[in-house]
Amino acid sequence: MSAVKELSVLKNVPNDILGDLEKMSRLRSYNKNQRIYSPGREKECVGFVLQGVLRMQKLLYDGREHIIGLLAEGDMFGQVFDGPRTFTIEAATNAKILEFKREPFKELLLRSPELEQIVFMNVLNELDRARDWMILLANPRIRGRLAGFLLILASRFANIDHVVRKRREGSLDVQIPINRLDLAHLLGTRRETISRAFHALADNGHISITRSDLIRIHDIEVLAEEAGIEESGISLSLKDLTMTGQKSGLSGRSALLATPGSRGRC
Amino acid sequence: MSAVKELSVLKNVPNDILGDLEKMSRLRSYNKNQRIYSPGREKECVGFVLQGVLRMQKLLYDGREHIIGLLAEGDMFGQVFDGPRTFTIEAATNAKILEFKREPFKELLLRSPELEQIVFMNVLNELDRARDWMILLANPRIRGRLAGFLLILASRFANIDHVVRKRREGSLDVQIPINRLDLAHLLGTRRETISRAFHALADNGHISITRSDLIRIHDIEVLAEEAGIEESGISLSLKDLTMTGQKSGLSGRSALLATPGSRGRC
DNA sequence: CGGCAAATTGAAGTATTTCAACGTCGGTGG
DNA sequence: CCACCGACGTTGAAATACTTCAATTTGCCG
Repeated sequence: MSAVKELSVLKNVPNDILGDLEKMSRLRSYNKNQRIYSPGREKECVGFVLQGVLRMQKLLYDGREHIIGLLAEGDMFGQVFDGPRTFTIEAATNAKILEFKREPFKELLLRSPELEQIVFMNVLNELDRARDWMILLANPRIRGRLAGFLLILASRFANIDHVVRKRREGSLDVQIPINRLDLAHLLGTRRETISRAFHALADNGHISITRSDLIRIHDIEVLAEEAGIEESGISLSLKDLTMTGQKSGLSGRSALLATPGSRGRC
Repeated sequence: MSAVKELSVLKNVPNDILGDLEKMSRLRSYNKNQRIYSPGREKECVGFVLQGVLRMQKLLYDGREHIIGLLAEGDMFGQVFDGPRTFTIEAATNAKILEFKREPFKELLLRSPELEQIVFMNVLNELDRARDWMILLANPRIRGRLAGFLLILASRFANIDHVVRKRREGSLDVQIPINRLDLAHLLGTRRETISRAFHALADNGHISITRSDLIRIHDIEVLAEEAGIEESGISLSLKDLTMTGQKSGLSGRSALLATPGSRGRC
């Protein structure tokens, strides 16, 4: 099967467009920690993740980079429209990417509303996720933030790239795709505190640390409580996790939040 | 002048489309703390802020609401596409809104690529801002987060709705549009800590507290340092602030971040 | 095995949370 | 008009959590 057709996010795109996409696509493989994309004038392009996990980082004033998100199978990255959105993309694990040059891709967008909608949906998803991060980061306790991070990882990356493996009795193995220092930056704290938080969760019996980057979650509900997300909200989308069938790449939504009661006027 | 034409974000939309927009628009005024939008099946609509500041809040599992952003003149809100993006919009100050019913608005989108692009750009902007919040929230010290918050307020809301007033000698008066409790949630801490952080900044001479919701920033550069944003990054966009001409609503970008050096391969 | 990077642990100093109390402002009803 | 109330902001003090600096361990690779 062609690389373009492997991408389930593109399944609604008409065949002629898919053909054009196919022709202009380049399949690339990256090793862990290789840089995939830097903001720069030359060689602008967009890409879809086929396999692996990428980290998206913002370049700060002083040259440091700050992780602001993770990308997985089906996610899109790169600048379709102009604007100073300045971040780096790097492979957090070995990864396969489908790349397109920006300009011809943009032209295709004009010809295919389906493709355009996929791009749009991708941005909306990113926005949702960024807001989930915000709420996670607003947790005043680091242990809570870490618990929330594990839950996001577990729910969003379920059945993707072996990040999450389900086990018999409702426990989950989660592969942490970034190191402690990056995780510390992401969660707004220090290496040492992250380390202590992991071990505190382990001492409470909520998780076990098989290896520094391999965590077993014993009870999702309990961990959700630790994260300040008592029952109702997350449990639904997480029960999917511990039980059976999975969702596809685009649909792994908003783990931290409940569905609302409604009473709008507008 | 018609309400639709007042909106400078719509200036690139062709006249016939503007006319249609005009016909389906409703101008509404809201008082401070009035609810503008709740997620709900009935009466879905989209809106543009004409005047005032709105707060956007996510409804959490337990009924609490968590602020995840502020909207001002030119910003759009509401769901153009489906999806469980569940938040509430409330007036943080008295506000004027231009409202459209969702379905007819969507149809217009299909007819006008210009309008569509405006909507898209709005989402991209929101995404950028959400990421700025993430970086702000990743500051391990509350005082730093508060300083960052004040800077975001100052840069993004410059010359909008009297949120920011410039004074002679490079100092700024900023009107805080949310109360301490909401600000505490937004910054991931408690009322008391926010209060202490304000007074700590005042004791350092970085700000003065004219009234609990009226802050004078004495030196933006110094405050930026406090926020962990030393010089280069923010100072450019902030110098605009303390000096002369202003940018329009859509362009107030990424205050926290620098322009990158580039070296991408892609 | 040596060397390096990442993770962990300890201990002291600081910052934040928590609980409790108090002050202030604006509105409401007597 | 004034007393009272409730919402909001502020302050204090003790308990807790986090940061910081320093040292040690672990795992990996040549």
